[in-house]
Amino acid sequence: MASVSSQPQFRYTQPPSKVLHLRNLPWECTEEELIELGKPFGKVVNTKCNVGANRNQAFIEFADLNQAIAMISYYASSSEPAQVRGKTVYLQYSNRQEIVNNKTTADVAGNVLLVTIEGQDARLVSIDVLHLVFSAFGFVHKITTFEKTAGFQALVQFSDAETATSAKNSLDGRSIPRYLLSENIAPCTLKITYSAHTDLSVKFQSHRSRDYTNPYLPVAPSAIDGSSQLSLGLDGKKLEPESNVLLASIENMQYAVTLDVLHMVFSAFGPVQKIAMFDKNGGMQALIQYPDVQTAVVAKEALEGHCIYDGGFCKLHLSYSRHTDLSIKVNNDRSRDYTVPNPAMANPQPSGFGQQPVQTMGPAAHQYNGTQYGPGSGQPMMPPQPSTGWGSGVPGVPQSTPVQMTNHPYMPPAPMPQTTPGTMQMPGGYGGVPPAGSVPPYQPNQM
DNA sequence: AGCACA
Repeated sequence: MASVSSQPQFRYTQPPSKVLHLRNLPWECTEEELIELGKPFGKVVNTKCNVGANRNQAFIEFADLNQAIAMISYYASSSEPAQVRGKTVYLQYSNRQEIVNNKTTADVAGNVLLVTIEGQDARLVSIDVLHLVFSAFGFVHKITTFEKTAGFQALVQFSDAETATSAKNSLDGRSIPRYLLSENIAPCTLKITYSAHTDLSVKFQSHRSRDYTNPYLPVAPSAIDGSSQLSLGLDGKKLEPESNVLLASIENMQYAVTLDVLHMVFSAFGPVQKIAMFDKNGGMQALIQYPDVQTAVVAKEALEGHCIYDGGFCKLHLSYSRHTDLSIKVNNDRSRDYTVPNPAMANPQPSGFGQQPVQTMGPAAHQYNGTQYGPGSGQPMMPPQPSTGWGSGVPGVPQSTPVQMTNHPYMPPAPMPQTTPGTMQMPGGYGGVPPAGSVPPYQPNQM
């Protein structure tokens, strides 16, 4: 259907409109700056910034057509171009007569951020990395990711607009730190606006969406039954599909590793629901069940290859099990279901649900907190105001607030290890403190 | 450097 019209799509002279189209604006140009620019010529009644793919265009609308004409004619003959922050901006009449829908989203602060991940390999950025990045600013409630024409995007939900704003201010326009991505991934830049959402709906824990406030949310089948693209992580090395159940094999088991020891070690990352130990190939293996995949992921990343005791003893090797719910038939020294009250414990708590039958748990868990899982010596903690870390080179690994389940019945308020999923590299063992109550026959040397 | 929308 050939166009009868001889008019090209864009004419070099638009018919006058009280709406002006601005382009070549500096990043994050504000409404105030637009008003400032237009004020000498009349009353700016509306604006819209962050327009276009690069979000460097804007519209301003004058109360009166003559005011728009005045501005255009002024700059048409001015020797000084219109400028914002010293950057030349180009003006023309908009092909529309009024600005619609300003101030609905993107400009009004909210607790949910719309994040566009730009870059060649944006799709390879995992939800875990996003979680890590945004957790530096506060507890991340939920994340959803999706593909749109704008590219790979995510919605990141914080508890309040203030937290979201601090994340936005610090991260918008920045690149995901290189050390969070594998080397062969091209830089990924974050472009962030506010979303109009206030509470995301996450139906499943999956590689596309996570609800960190609800560890009992079912895991999407696609996340378990390794549909291939989902199961390969950023680094491309996670070939096995993630699971909430970890299979631990213990190498060089010079000392007894009991159920309680395992429980203690793995509880540092979240509530352990069930453990089953068994012998295999002359060694010992155990299945450890968490309520959710991401806790298992965190635990696996932090613990893989590390030793329960100093000196290379009882080295853990972890993989994801295909189980999602262990069937514990009897509670004994080889298997236990921590989700049901232990009748053997004459220790009825109000709401026996989730109580730890192991007495040493509470205090012992602390031994596995904090610096022992920290990324080695001298790594600076990321302060709550994260602006420092993102400015230059290599910031400290962002320390997330308790990664998950702050309100989980199993967990005391802040016993999460200060670990960062997927990125930590621990130099040695646990720092020489053996689990209480199972002291191996050697003197742990404190580092 | 060239027109928006959840």
